[in-house]
Amino acid sequence: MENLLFHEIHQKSRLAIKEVNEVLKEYELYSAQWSILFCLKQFGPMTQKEIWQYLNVEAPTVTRTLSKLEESGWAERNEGADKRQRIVRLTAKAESRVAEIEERVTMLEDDMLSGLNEDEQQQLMGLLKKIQPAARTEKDVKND
Amino acid sequence: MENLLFHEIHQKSRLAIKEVNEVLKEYELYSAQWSILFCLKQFGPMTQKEIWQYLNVEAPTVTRTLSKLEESGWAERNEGADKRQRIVRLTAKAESRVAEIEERVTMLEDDMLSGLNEDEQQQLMGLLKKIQPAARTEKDVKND
DNA sequence: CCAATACACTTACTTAGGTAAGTATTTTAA
DNA sequence: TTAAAATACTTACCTAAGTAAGTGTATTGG
Repeated sequence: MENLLFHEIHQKSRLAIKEVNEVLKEYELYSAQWSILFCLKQFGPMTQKEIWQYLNVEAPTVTRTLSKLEESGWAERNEGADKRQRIVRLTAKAESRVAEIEERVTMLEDDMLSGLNEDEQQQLMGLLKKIQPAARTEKDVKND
Repeated sequence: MENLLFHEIHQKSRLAIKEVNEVLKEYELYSAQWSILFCLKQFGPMTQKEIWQYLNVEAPTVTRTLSKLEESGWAERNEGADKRQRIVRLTAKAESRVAEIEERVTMLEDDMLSGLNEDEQQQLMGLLKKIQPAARTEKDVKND
């Protein structure tokens, strides 16, 4: 990728994940697992579809990550009224630890962003949001 | 990750890769493969270490991606004077196609950045560069 | 009513990247 | 001079995420 902007974005994305994993190691968690726990903490019990829509990933990604969270006792899945759905919730173990983890992760993120003041962080967010999917040609649309 | 900045960076990173892959599909290439071809185009033949240092990834990542580039006939590896090293270069096939691919990828990236003017792109780059690894405590350093 | 369609989730396979440990070569130091 | 340490790369195993296809349940239209 020759536009250095995308290169830089990619680097920082990998850096952030690496650093977050370093903090999460203590809890035997990984960044993608944490993103789901955080989601559940914010919104309460929800379906897998609601999770992958919020996180903007594909359904199989959530299926896989939830399997591990279930194995390790952080989340549980129960049948919904609609039997196709699985309602996901935090376990008691998770409920008791999530706040502490959140604090640790927030501190890390603040640290990584300590070179930017509040205004610059806002600016950065605003600029990132302006990056958009490529305009699609007639041909692309047909191939959908 | 609750600081939405990192969430956003992660999203845009994934978006860019997805879009680049869409363009590269036509050449039966993937984004990580392209990043190495681009590197070789810019700097000419180089060792694997030079590649992973430039791309800021780990050595095994380059080993793996080069194996595929070799299989598919885009790159070749030759023994160096230092027999531990492998000197990597573009094949004739690659030489003849890389310029065209670069043009296509650049057009895509310009498209994705069309919501930002030249100044804003500079700003965005500057702000991203201010994101840094977390400060490490005494204990962290000891554990290295 | 029930066949066709849509939907929620899963499975299988692929790229991408990280860590840890292994191999072969080169460099360094006693 | 040669044993120990460093270096370049590889292998094995893990997380993360995408696509395509499969399964079972719900909805809809004839």
